[in-house]
This record gives sequence, C-alpha cells and structure tokens, in this order.
Amino acid sequence: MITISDVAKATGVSSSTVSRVIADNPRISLATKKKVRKAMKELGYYPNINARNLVVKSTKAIGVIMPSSADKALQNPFFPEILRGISSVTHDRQYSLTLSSGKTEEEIFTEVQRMVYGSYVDGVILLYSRVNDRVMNFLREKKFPFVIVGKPYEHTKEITYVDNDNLAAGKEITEYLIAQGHERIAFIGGSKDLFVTMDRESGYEEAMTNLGISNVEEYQIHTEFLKSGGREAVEQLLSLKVRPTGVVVSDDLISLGVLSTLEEYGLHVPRDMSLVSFNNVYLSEITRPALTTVDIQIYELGVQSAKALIEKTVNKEEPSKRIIVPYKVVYRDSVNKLT
Amino acid sequence: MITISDVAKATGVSSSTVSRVIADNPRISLATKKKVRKAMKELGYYPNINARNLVVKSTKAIGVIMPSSADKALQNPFFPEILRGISSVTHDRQYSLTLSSGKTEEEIFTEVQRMVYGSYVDGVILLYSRVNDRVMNFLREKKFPFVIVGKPYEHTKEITYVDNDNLAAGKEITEYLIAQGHERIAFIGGSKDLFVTMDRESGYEEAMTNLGISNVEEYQIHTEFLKSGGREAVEQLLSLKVRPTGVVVSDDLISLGVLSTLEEYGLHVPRDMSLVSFNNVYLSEITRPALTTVDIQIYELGVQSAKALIEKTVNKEEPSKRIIVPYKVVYRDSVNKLT
DNA sequence: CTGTTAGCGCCTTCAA
DNA sequence: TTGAAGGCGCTAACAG
Repeated sequence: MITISDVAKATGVSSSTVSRVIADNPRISLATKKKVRKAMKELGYYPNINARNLVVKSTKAIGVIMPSSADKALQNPFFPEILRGISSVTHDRQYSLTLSSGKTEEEIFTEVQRMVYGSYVDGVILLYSRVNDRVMNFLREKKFPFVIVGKPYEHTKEITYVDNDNLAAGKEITEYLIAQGHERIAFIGGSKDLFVTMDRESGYEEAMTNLGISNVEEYQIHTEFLKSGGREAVEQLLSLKVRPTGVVVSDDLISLGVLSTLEEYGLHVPRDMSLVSFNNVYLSEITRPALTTVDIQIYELGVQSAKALIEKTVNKEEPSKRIIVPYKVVYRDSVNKLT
Repeated sequence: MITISDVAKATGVSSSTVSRVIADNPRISLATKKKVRKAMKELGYYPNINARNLVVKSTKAIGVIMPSSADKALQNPFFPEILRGISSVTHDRQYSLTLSSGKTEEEIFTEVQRMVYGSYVDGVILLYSRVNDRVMNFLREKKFPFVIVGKPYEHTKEITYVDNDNLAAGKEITEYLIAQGHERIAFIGGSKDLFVTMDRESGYEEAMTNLGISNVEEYQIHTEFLKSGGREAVEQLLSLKVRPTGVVVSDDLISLGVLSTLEEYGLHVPRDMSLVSFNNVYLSEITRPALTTVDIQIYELGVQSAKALIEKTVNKEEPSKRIIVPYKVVYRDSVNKLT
C-alpha cells in the first residue's frame, strides 16, 4: 500500500501538504498541487479510508436496514428498486452503502448496534416501519441519525421519514373504481400492523363512506404476502353471498396471487372482477391483464431518503422532516367500466 | 465515544490488556478478563472498527457488485434472494456487507476502484459475469480477492466462481419436455452474451440433437428481459408456419411475459403450449399456471459465494475453485403431456 | 503557502 | 500474565 508520505517523499513536500492537496485546500499553490497530483497518479496513490475515518470521525457511509428476511416480503421487487434509488445518491456523493439484513428481529438489532457503536456508518435508513420497533427506539435513544421509509408509529414530529400519501392514494384509486360504476368494492391488504396497509385501507374506507356506500366488514381482508396470500383472500371473498365487483389490493405482489386465484376459479379480470393495486412494480405491466395501479415512485423514495439522511449526518441539527413523494395512478387494463 | 483506554482506566489495567481481552487472548488471566468485560459492559464500550481496520489492515467487509442498473434485470427477485444468502454468512461471521451498484459500467468501475484502493473491503462478489469485463480484469490484475456468481468468460481455472450446472439443467428440463411427448420445442433466452443463457441453451440443444430432433433455428430466440421481452419472442414464434408445442425459457421473469402474451393471443398454457423455465423465483408458483421450472437455489448461491470469498480473503493462497450448486427441477402445471 | 507536531483508537512487539 | 512504547495512515491545529 502506498501512503501519503510516499507521495510526500516523492514530491519533496510534507505529508500535510499532500493531505491538503487531497482535500483540494485553496491555500496550496497550483504548482505544488499539480506536482503532487502527478506523483499520486504515478505512484497509484489512493487514500486509506480507515485512517481518514479514524481522524475525521465520519465514515461517509450509510447503513440500510432491510426487514427481517423471515418476512417473505423481502422478495418484493420493491427492495432492489429502492436500493437503486439510494445507491444513486450515495454514489454521487461518494458515500458507501452498507446493507444489513437479518433473519430475525434480534439479528437485525445486533447488527444495527454493531453499525452504530463501531462507527461503521454515519446514519441509517430503515426500510420498514413496525409498531414499537426496537431498532428505531435504540436509534432515537442514541440520537443516531436515521430516516424511515414509511411512516413511524409514534414521535412522528421528531423523526424524519419519507413516505407517500397513502391515504390519499387509497382514496383516489377507490374513487376511480367507484367512478367506473363499482359499488361493492373489497379491500385486500397485507399485515394489519404495517402502516402502508393501514393508510391505504383508510383511504379506501374514506372513499366508500364519502359516497355513502357503507363499509362491509367482510369486504376487508388481511393476508400474508406471497403465495397463500392472494388465494385465501380471494376464496374468502368468493364465498360471500354478495360478491364484490371490484377490489383494491394493497400491493402488486398480492395482486398477482389474487389474479391467479381468480382465474383458477374461472373468473375473468376485469370482466367478472376489477382490480386495482399499489406500487407499480415492473410486474404489473406483465400480468394479464396489466394492472391499474398506483405508482408510488419507489426509486424516488430511495433517493429522497438517502438525501435526507446524508443531510442529517452532515448537520446533526437538521430538523426532522416529513417528505412526501407524490404518487401517480397508472391506468391499465384491470378495471371494467360497469354500465 | 468510549475508548479502550477508558475501560483500561476504569479497570486499573493497561490498554494493551484490554485489547487482549477483546481478542480473548489466552494469556490473560480469567480474573482480569472478567473484570475488564464487566467494565466494558458498564461503560458501554464498543470497539472502533476504523481504528482496528487501520492497524490490522483488514476490514472484515465484503463488497457486492450488482450489474449496472441500466439493465432492467436488476428488478429480478434473484437479487434480493442472493443478497439474503450472502448476508446470512456475513452476519454469522461478523462481516459487513457493502453494496455497490451503478447506472453505467463506468460508474461501477470507479466504485470498485474506490472499494479496492481505499481498503473499504477485503474482497468482492460479482453478481454478474460479462464477456471481457473491465471490473473483473481490474480485480485480477490487482490480485484482489473476488468471486463471481456465474461463470467467468476466461481464465476459468484461476477464478473462483459459484454457478449451477446450467448445461445439465437445460438438458434435463428439455428432456423432460421431450419425455412428455414434445418434439417441436423452442428456446427463449435473455441476452446472448450472458453465460447463463448460453449454457442453458446449449443444454437445450444437446437434448434436442441427442434425441435426433434437429435444431430449428427459428426456434431459438433471444430477447430482452422485461416487458417487450416475452412479447416479441412469442410473436415471433407464433408467426412460424409450424409452431412449437413447448418452449424452454431461460428465466422465470421472461416466462411471465411469455405467459401473458400467449394468453393474449388466446393460447392456453399448458394446453396449447407447454412452458418450462429457470430460477424458481417465488413468482413461479403464483403465475397461472404455476411454472415447471429449475430451482437453481439462489439463496445457496449467495451462501456459497460469500463463504468462498471470505476464505479467500483470510487465506490469500487459497486455490481458486469452481463451486457448483445443485439444481432441482420443480414440477408444476405448465407442461402438458402429449399423447 | 507550507512544515511540524500531535493524536484519532487500536494492536503488537518487546520487556518485564 | 501484564505494561510501555511505537505505529497503522491520515488530518488538524499551530507555527512560520
């Protein structure tokens, strides 16, 4: 490994001068800068990040915490996509990106502890938000910079988070269904204690009551993500004496299962049943029919959260904020207009 | 931040003793060990990773390089899944995991350079393998530890890589189709210069010729991943005077598009067309029909590559090896038995 | 504009 | 079994 003092020697200056050249300190003459840079290039010098981190007490690295991989939800294309967003800004700002996942909540917690205490990272992005989350509490307690993608359970004012207006989105997409003549509309959502689900569902409920259509309890179903997910939910719905004509599904991935089960039962979407959902993951254009879904701009969620976090880490006094990424409904072929 | 000398003071020993306790050095008496550990706990001491890295010249971190995000392929659930595998071993061994992606090949290259020269990581896993890849060449040249998931283009003997026996898999799955009575079998693959595609296709070809069924060139189609992917390929196939009765698709994701297009054209799978593919991504059980596909054990690919890499980093002399993760055909409902 | 000095937190000889 | 001393590579005052 070739160090700062190697290039210092080679150039005949002191190592602090070299250090200043690296930092592009304006008080160094252009002449020496050039000289030093030349030597750096020739010798193939690259700064040792650990040495630097040690002294400046910053790592220029952020940690991204994934939900526990027990959650099959991890398979959601949501994650690669948000990672793409995050990493585009870390790349631009020369930050690095440490990924942390764990099988259990426990594992995740210890990883976060290591990250924080060991100064692995300057801040952390939480890719999930659960009620009363240990990790989040820890971070708050330690006053360690973090941002949440999604909505925090409590202390909303003191936590920076990046989210969509899921309530509005839920409302809008439901109203769209209504506008197409649907009245018996069901809701299929993921786990009840996920905020996304709750918000989207509230939006759905609001739209329904607003239009004087009473919320039928049997029409609101919660299910696991993959596989069994859609299936059970659909079966429940189909067993009802009065079937819905449309359904709002809280995640494209669940829609896939729903679609599949529906077809299995010989029902055609959208003819026999209309479907709308959320996320606009690439899958939603491949399914048949292609899904009408809310594009929540996953990539942008990543970008915003990374930016917000980095700001927080460079300026610890940065006030907490709430960043709402706009959504956009993408109309495709899964909805039928009732006459 | 509380340091080693803080706990030294608190315990009345020297900092070197504390350091040895951390390393669990056997030459320290149990008594002092206990005493020191107690103090560490009370004070909430955690080792500073950068300081340690600086002196031991190792980071206990590995870098994972994703394919350029220009490739829509990134959306493949393959990635979260392999990351899960990798991170399960990094977690176990207390390594950390730095993720690097980039929009362009160029970006990726500079990131890798930073990682390597700046001692961010001890080694690198390449999640893609392209012909004549700059990154790979760089790594080889620098003799920096790395492993490839997939098959390297050249220097196969000197590079450690983790792969499936895609040729055998391609052959087996094709033979299965043949055994079901199919003779006109097409192949739809991703980009031609991806090794996976090539190998799987070779397997397909072998199976066909083995059985004296000549390879029809119009039956071998290459396409982009998402969206348009399946569509074009299918249209090409359907335009043929003699249509195939079965098709081997090189990736579940492409199968989705294929399925969708087929249905659009009013063809029923498997009745009118049988389909088999590769990866056994969770999607393949949700589609209708559920796909018969080769389970390549993505998670395990991740585990193996991480293990191999870590071994390489701790023992630089570790010989290169080729690790083949077994595959397994998962039979579901996308194939029709012709009588 | 540049050099000297000190020190970040930790590990590792070398002595004792 | 433990301490003292030095150094990893870099930056940041403080001088000049």
